[in-house]
This record gives sequence, structure tokens and C-alpha cells, in this order.
Amino acid sequence: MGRSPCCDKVGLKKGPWTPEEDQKLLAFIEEHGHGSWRALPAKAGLQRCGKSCRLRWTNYLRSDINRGKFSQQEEQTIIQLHALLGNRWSAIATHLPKRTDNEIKNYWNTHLKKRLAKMGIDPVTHKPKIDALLSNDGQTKNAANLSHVAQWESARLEAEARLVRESKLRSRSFQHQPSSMTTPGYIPGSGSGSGSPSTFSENAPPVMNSVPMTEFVISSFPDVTVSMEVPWNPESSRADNNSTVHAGNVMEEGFTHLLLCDSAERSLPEQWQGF
DNA sequence: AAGGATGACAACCGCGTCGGG
DNA sequence: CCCCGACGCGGTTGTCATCCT
Repeated sequence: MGRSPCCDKVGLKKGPWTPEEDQKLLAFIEEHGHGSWRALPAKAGLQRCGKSCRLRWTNYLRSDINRGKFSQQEEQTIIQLHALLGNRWSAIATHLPKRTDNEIKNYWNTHLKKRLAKMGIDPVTHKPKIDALLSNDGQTKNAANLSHVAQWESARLEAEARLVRESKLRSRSFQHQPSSMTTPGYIPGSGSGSGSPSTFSENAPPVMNSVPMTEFVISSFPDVTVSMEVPWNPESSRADNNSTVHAGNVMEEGFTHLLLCDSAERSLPEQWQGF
């Protein structure tokens, strides 16, 4: 309950680690394991608090860390998982082997968040900003746009709720099975295209009625399928006759693809340029 | 060339949670 | 059941490098 007092002790070094300190920590852990982090600094001969040692080890010294540039696939995974999980960096990190939560968090804050903001997408919810859906005089270009945003939010929250349930199940069973195998009531869909869409049957009313459903499959989280009601009009994926913005269609095209474009001006669909 | 601005990333801080006594 | 130490997590800050004027 109380805060750890280890860092309050005077005489302990703070700030950047030196190569000598790294070597001491590395050598000690390789020989003895880290054991109790609190006791480790004294045993290893380090003038650091245990917390600092743990951070240095988990974020930098571990041998199973990839410190190279983030690949496009990794970027996409982060964006997709962040859309579902929010700022739960440790949870996101579990789906990115060799990457630490701190590294992912930093990368998000310095690269991806800015890219989202630049494109007029709320970095918190990943939905298009309301002001991006407004015309210059403040009127909505298309009332359906706001409806799509609400639907996206609804789908996102639903997926999040499911993840919470799965998390609880996983913590109980401690298994690494696809969650579709462990989540009661989950009915896997038949994938994109024809066939019945995936949905959430556990205590949930049918989400859809007559409107065709669109599935969002998270590629690095294949057991999660977000189904949402998004009327699909291939023509309006670019721009319809009224130059309206179809938030749902843009999402269907895969907003993560848009986010991966280095330059919004270069690769965005016409109606998104200039945001 | 100097120095201010900006970007990138490492590290710290403080809160919440867990588990043992 | 309560207390408290230990740890993990996410937000924030600090520091260094690079760019720009």
C-alpha cells in the first residue's frame, strides 16, 4: 500500500547508468538471478535503489530486447492494440516480443501520437476528431458521421470489456490458448467476406439487425474481432458527391494503414487531406 | 560558429495492487 | 482483517543529440 521508500535513501546514485554499473548489474544477475530487487544493489555493489536496477535491467540490459528500429508491422500492431487497450503499455508489450513497455510508450509518445494528431484522429480514442467532421461554419457535414464515431466508440468499448473478461480468465487458467477457445460464449466468425460475422454472444444482445456488419480483425491479436455496423459504399471510400467524410468507411479501409503513412498529404484519401 | 528549438529516449516518481506476516 | 514491504505500471521529467536560424 505504502510507497516504496528505497529511492528516498540519501547517498544513492540517480541519473544515467555508466558502463561500469551496467556491467556490475549484468554480471550479478547472470550469476545469481535478480531475486529480490530491493536487496540486489547491496549484493551487486551498486549505489542504486532496487527500483532503478529493475528498470535498467528490464528496459535495457536484458538480452531478449530488440533495440532496433520499429518495423512497420510493429507500428501497426502498436496502433491496433492501442486502439483497443489504450495506454496499457505492459499489455501491449506482451504482444510485441523483444519490446519493452517503456520503449513502446516512448515510441508512441514521440512518433505515433503525433502522426495521429496530424491526421485529425483523437490519440486517446482513435476516432476522428469531431471538429474534423465539422464544416467551416461549425455544422456537421453529415450527421451519419457522428453516428459512425459513436458506433466505433461502442465497438471499441465492447472489445475492451471482452479483453477484461479474457484477462480475468487467463489469469485464472494461466494458459496461452487463443482466447476464442477460452472465452465463454464467443462465437468465432468465418472471417471477412461472406458468412456470419463474429459477434459477442455472452449476455450481449445482438449488436446487428439488418445492416451489414463490418469486422475489424486485429492482426496481431487474431482472437479479437470487433464487429460494428458500418454501411459500406465503395464509392464513398474516396469521396462522395457531397464531399462528406465517412468515418466508418475510412475505418473500414483500415485507419491503421493511414497512420502508417509517413506523410498524410502524400497518401491520405482526398477527403482526409488537410487535417 | 553559436545558441535556441525540437526530437528522441532513458530514467525517475508516485500511485495502485498484491501477498506475506 | 489489517499492516506494510515489494513490485509493476503509467505519467512525467531530464538529458543528450540534432536541426534550424
